[in-house]
Amino acid sequence: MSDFNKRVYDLVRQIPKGMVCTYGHLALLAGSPRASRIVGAAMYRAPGGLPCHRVLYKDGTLCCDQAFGGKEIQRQLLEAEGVTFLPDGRVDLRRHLWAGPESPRTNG
DNA sequence: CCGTTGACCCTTC
DNA sequence: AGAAGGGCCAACG
Repeated sequence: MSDFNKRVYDLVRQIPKGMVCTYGHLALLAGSPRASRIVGAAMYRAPGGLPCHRVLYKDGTLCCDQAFGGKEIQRQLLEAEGVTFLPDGRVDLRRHLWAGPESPRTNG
C-alpha cells in the first residue's frame, strides 16, 4: 500500500455521511490533481468498510455499472444516507459536494 | 528500469 | 446532445 493510495482511503473515510466527493477532488487532496484515475483504481481495490460509494464523477454522475453491482445500488446507498438526486439522475454536488477535511485551524 | 493497464477528465467532430 | 480519441499519473509484472 503506497502513501498516495493510503491518502486516498484516508480522505474517503473522512467524507461525512450525506456528503459525496469526486475522483478528481480526492486526487487533488491526495496530492495529485491529475491522478484522478489512480483514485478510481484505488476505489476498485478499496478494502471493506470504505465508503467508496460516496465517490462520483465531476458531473455528479455515478460510476460504471460493474461498480457496487449496478448504479442503482450506489444510488440507493446514497439516498439511504440522505443524499438528494437531480431529475437528470445526477447528484446535487451543490449540496453534497465535500470540499475536503477543511483545516479546523481557523480557531473556531 | 521498461512496457502495459486503468471505478478519470478534457477536447474534438 | 452524442460518440471517439488522447493525456495525465501511478500501480503492477
